[in-house]
This record gives sequence, C-alpha cells and structure tokens, in this order.
Amino acid sequence: MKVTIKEVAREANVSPSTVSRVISDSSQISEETKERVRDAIKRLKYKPNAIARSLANRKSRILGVVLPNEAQDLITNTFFIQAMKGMSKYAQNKRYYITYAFSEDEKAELEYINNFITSNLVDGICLLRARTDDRSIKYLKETQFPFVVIGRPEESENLLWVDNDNFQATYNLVNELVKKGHKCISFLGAKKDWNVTKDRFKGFKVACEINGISIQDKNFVIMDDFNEQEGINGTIKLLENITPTAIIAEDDVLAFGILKVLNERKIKNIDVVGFNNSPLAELQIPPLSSVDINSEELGYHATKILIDFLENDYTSINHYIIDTKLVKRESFK
Amino acid sequence: MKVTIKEVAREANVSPSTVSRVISDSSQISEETKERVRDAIKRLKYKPNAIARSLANRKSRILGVVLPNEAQDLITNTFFIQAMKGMSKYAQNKRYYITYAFSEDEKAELEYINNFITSNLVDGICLLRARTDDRSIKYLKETQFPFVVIGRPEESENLLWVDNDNFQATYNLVNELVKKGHKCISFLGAKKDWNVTKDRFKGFKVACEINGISIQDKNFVIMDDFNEQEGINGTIKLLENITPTAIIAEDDVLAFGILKVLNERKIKNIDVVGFNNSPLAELQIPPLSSVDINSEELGYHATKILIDFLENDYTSINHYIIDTKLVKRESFK
DNA sequence: TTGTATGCGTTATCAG
DNA sequence: CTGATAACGCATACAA
Repeated sequence: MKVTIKEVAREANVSPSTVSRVISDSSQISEETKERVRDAIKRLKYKPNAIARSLANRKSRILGVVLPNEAQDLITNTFFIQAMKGMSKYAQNKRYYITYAFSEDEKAELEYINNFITSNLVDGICLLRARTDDRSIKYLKETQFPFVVIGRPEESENLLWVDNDNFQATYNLVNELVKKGHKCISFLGAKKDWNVTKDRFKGFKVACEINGISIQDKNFVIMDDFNEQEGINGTIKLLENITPTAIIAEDDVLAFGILKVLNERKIKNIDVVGFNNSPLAELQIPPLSSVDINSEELGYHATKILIDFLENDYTSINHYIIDTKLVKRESFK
Repeated sequence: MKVTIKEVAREANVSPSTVSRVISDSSQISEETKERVRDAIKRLKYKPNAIARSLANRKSRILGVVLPNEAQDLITNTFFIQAMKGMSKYAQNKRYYITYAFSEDEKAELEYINNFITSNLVDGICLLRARTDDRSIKYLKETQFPFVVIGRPEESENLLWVDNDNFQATYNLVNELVKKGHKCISFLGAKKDWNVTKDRFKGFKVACEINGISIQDKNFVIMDDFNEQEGINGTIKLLENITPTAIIAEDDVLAFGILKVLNERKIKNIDVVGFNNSPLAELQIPPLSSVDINSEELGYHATKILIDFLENDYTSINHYIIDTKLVKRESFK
C-alpha cells in the first residue's frame, strides 16, 4: 500500500497540511518541525503522489509533444530523436514530464493537440517544425494554450519559438565559399513555402548579391519534397542551364542526390554543402560537408522557453536562436 | 473556465454521478437519459479531466519508457525512434499516454524508474534493451511493478517481454549462406554479455555445426562496443587469422566497418550481412544486406502486451516474438 | 434507473 | 507557526 501524506503526518505528530508545507519548503515552518517531518518522510519512504498534486495544483508538470509523421522523416529522423533528447534533458532538470504522440497527418495532429488540451493532461505543448499556414499553430493561438514551436513560425509575435538563424547560416556559408574562390554558386531546396526554405534561400541570395554574384532563375531550383530522388532531379535540371562551382543544398538528403549525379557524371570540381549534418553525411562519397543545426539544443531550449514561460507566467524572451556550425568534410574544405 | 461534470449534470438535469455513468457507458442507465446527457456534453463541449479521472481510478493511463544512454549512438538510433513510434501507435489506440526519459547511465535509469513508480504517475514501464544482470529489471521485479522489456531478459519467467528470435534469425541466415555455397563463415559481434549477442552468436554457432562447419576461436570476434571503428578493428583482427567467404555482423554499424576494410583492401569476394536494416544499409558501398528486426513492431507489441496485462490483470501471453526478415542487397544476394 | 455521500491524495484558505 | 476544512474533478458504494 502506498504511503500518503496522512501517514507521514501521524508519524511526525503533525497535521497533513504541515507535511505539505514542509514538502514545498514553506518559510513559515519552524526548522524543528521541518526536521521531524523530514525524518518521518525518510523513514516511511514517502513520495508525493504526482496525480493528486496535479489535481490540487491544476498543473500537471507534463508537456506534450506532437511529432509529425511525414515521409521524409525516416532518414532524417535523427533530428527528432535528438530534439526529444534535448527536450527531456531540460524537462528532467525541472522535474517536468514529457509525453509524445505521433500524428499520421495534419488532421490527426490537430486531434492530438485538442485532446492534450481538453483532457487537461498537459500544461504546455511543443510542436516540431512549423508548416506554412499551420493549422495547429492557429488553433493553439486561438485557444491561448501555452506552446512552443521548433522552427520559426510565420507570425512569430506573441508566441514562443526556437530556431536556427537560417538566413545567417546560409549567408555565412556563401561567404565561406566565396572566400575559397567560388564565383558561381547554386542553391537546391525544396518546399518553397516552408519558412526554413525561405530563410535559407534568402540568405543565399543576399550573400551572393553582396558579393557581386548575380542570381538568376537558372542559379537555383526549388523542388517539391525532401528526398534523394528530388535531389537527383533537381541537380539534373540545374546542370542543364548552368555549371556552378559549388552547390548549397537546403538539406542533406538533397545533397545526397547531388553527389549521386556528380559521381555518375564523374564531375569532380563542384563543391557541395548540405544542412543538418545527418549521420549519413560523413558516409557519403565524398564525405559531405554540412551545416549542423544542433538538434539537441533546439529541443533543450524549446522546453526551456516553454517551462520558463509556464513558471513565470510572463517572460520577455519569447524566442531563442541556436547556433549552427559548418562541419567541413571532403565535399568542401 | 473549464467545464466540469457538474455543469453537464445541471444542463441535463441529472446528478453528476449519472453523467459519470453515461461517460463510462454504464448499462444501468436508460437510453433516454443517456441521450439527454450526451446532448448536454456536446453542447457544452465537455471533456473529462484526465488528472481527476486518474486520481479517482488510481490509474493514470500513462506508460513510462526509459531510453538507455546507448540511444546516444546516433547511427543506430532509428531503432529507438521506430520503437517509440510503434509504442505510441498501440497506446494511442487504447487511449494511453506515453512519457519518456533519457537516462545518462544505469544509475540514472534506476532513478527515473523509481521516480516513475513512486510518484504514482505511470501504470506501467517499458524498458528498451535488456542488459545482462539488469538492475532495472531486478528492481522492477522486486517492487512488483508492471513492466515490459524489449529484448529477452535473462530470467524471462513471470515477466513481459518482446523480442525477435535472434537465435533462429541467425540460424536461418547461416543456412542461407551455406545454400549459396559458403563454407567458411565468420561472426563479428560486440558486448559479449548482452543477450542479443549471446543469442545471435549461438544461432551462428549451432547452424555452422549442423552444417558441418567447425567453429574455432579464429572464426569469430566479439568487440566491446557497437560502432564503426570497432567494426574496422574487429575485421582486421579477424582477417589476420582467417579468410572467410562470408561475415555476419551482429549489427549494421559493425558491418559498415567491415565494408570499409574490405573496400580499402579491395577484397570483393566476401559476402557481408548485418542486422537491423538501418536506413544507412542501402547507402553503403556495396549496399549492405541486413536482417530487418522490425523495430516498430517490437514497440507496438511491447505496449500491447503491457496494456493487455494492465487491463486484464492476468494474461496467459507473457511474451511475443517479432518476425525478422533478411533484406538482400549487393553485399549478399 | 438515478441520486447522495464519500474518497482518491494534495494544496490552499482561514482560523487560532 | 500550525491545524481544521474545503476544494480539485471524477468514480462508486450505498440508498432510494
């Protein structure tokens, strides 16, 4: 049988409310009785019941995370497990729990979110990856439920988010390439209405312009999806009109496609850089240089910003930028 | 403000207990009032409070999963995310929630488990991967707390587990190799005290013996850890004493190391087969044949067996074997 | 078939 | 500084 606060109270010869106060280390309890109660707690090995506590507090200390379940994920999914790890790291520090749900599609995602909220199980929600015109975000905003997004949302005022500075990262990358003497740089992306695409492309474009490299339509290709085949198709299309000296891929999977084409055509003098630094990057031929987005940090700060918000009720910081880092390998060094 | 069971009761002109009964679809309530209450529920958009329900039921419908620190191995981790996906799939069906925690080491793991149990937050626990002499399992057994293990534990009586038949899978694999004419087969594994290692090695050994292939010490190597470098070292060691026509790797990451050595030495006539069918397998040169362990199914049935146990309180089935499937690619076909 | 009263294990309010 | 007492939202034994 579980030992409750009552047993402890009896053991320590105080009332249950006193025990409760000792547990929350209330300042208005004498050190003496605190000692006595703590002793009793130890002796009886008492642990507070999280559920009962949640009910009384109307706070569960549980966070809900909804994982999207899109086709592209299987390969790139180290992002998810890493982000989840980062999330749990901070949450565990703060004695929060995290519960997760995989959604089959956007509709299911909304359902899970709705369920999380209305069942009163979670105090806050964490969304991985913002879509454009994101219905989940819209819904969460409407209901005023606390949540954080990994990936900058379109309308980012008044909501919590964590992301890399994708503009800056790509901007810097172009500069590095230029420093190495590159004069004709191409960009291969996908999902033109995703914010991450917009940001990275913009960083590419602006940096090129600053460096006096003119960017025309033939300099870049934006595909529909993130997968190797699209990378292959995009590269073929690109090479029809132009022969760049370097290609930036918005994501490693696209870069894998690029490398395939280059290998096949035995083209050796085009540098390639991807994004995300997936574990597969270093196994490519040649090993792929890639911008590490620091997934674990993204997750860590997502829960940090959310929990801080929940506890302070009001914070000045509503977003956080995670550093990126170019990992140089054979494909560009 | 959240609408509670009281509001609904008032709206439907019944008592709260009646509403409660309607929610659990009690047979002893007239269809008529059921209708009326359901109407009220819809009108008021009432959703039961999960926490309050948990307290009253003394069941949270929350499962806890503890991820081992080996999850850090970024390369092999598709197993974890896939297992988690499978777990959530069944749990969601049954309206269970899953909360996870990453443990840094065995000590932390024990702490999390203890916390899960004593805080009364979870109804059951799922462990990923059994160690030998597993303290977590021992502890869970002692406390009599419901739990399931993915990966056959040493003493598997009276506890729930899910696993592949690793003996059988390796046994069959050897037979396939023999059928293709192989007469000298080697085994490269790691972590000699893991059950999965024991089982796969045993399958290898027995099958070889049955086929009249004698197995001596030079025929196999068991390394310390699962990573590519260990695969490389193991292969080098192996090839010092023997030149097999086929090598079985206990895990794909080890196989990646094997392929590296073979490529470097331009050895073309050794077939290689790994385990786990990681997404990287097909990207190897040559594409690696691998035994798919069906991670998602493992997770799915783990929660299934656990939830079934929790709900029936007593089940005859206490373990479940998940099929494996050899995926043939260039490295062995 | 339905309602009343009580408990689930805490926390919070209000006295003392 | 400490102790009753009443919530928190729901479930259920017992009555009616």
